[in-house]
Amino acid sequence: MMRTGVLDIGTVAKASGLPASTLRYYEEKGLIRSVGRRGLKRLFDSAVLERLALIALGQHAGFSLAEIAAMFSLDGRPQIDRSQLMAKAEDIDKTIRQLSVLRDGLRHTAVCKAPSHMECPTFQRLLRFAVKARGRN
Amino acid sequence: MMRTGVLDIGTVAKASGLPASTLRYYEEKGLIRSVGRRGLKRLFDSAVLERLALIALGQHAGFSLAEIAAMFSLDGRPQIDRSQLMAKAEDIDKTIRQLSVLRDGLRHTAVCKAPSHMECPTFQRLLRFAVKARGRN
DNA sequence: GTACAAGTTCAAGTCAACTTGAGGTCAAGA
DNA sequence: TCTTGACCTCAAGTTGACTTGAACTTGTAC
Repeated sequence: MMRTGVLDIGTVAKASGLPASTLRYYEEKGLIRSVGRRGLKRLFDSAVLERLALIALGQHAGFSLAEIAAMFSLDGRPQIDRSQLMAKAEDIDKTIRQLSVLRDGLRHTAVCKAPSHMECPTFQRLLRFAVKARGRN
Repeated sequence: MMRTGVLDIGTVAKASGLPASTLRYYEEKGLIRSVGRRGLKRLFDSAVLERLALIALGQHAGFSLAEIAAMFSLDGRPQIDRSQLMAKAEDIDKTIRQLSVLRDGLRHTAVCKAPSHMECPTFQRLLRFAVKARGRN
């Protein structure tokens, strides 16, 4: 586990599905780190792939690159304090609950017989939830 | 329910928490509609507030304004087909599962005793999940 | 030893989602 | 009447997250 090969940017690009330009951009922003150079060419530790996966996960979760950088510091050391992490977890949890309602609302909408969504009681519940949810984000 | 007052942009702004500029922008993009003008001034039906809440919900869920516009057509009529809605719901469901893992990972990280996250088995599980998740987004 | 694919830097461009600013309109109150 | 204040339009600016392009360098293959 964690076989630490050394990869050039093209290999990382292929393995991660990200273009090399993005990898350079991430490095510039301090999200990933190259372990050195061979000539001009960057070399990455293969562990960068896990880090990239984590970044993708965070992005998918709706965090900005800056927030992600804060969440998982480069060296993997706690940098960020526990209460902040807990707060992030709470945020995510809230998002999950909202998404659940949205998902159910969409599913219902897909099978709803009412002539217009506005006349459908389930859709109206979604609306009421949306109204309540808004503001405490 | 659905007391259809007619509101000016400032009132909508106050009630929704969005700046008037955003409301104009949304109207331009076809996300909301004003019901008319009094002189130059836009008038909105108070139902726009529910629509704005729905837009906020969709945004929070990570959808672009264009996607949201497609999801909930202006007139509330089904415009978008059922299988597409179901697919959206599936996407959201996938996101929810990923977020759950992320949340648990963060929570664990907050209380973890290991000197560095990389040495913590729970964090490593998060990593493995992230690696698996990446690519099938 | 030379060609070439794969890198490199740095500046500029793009796209979504807004925001800001300049200059104009209008209804209501002092 | 005149001055606010709330609204208007339209063009340009901003931020985040990248992408693209031009010009340059290198390690490997022939």
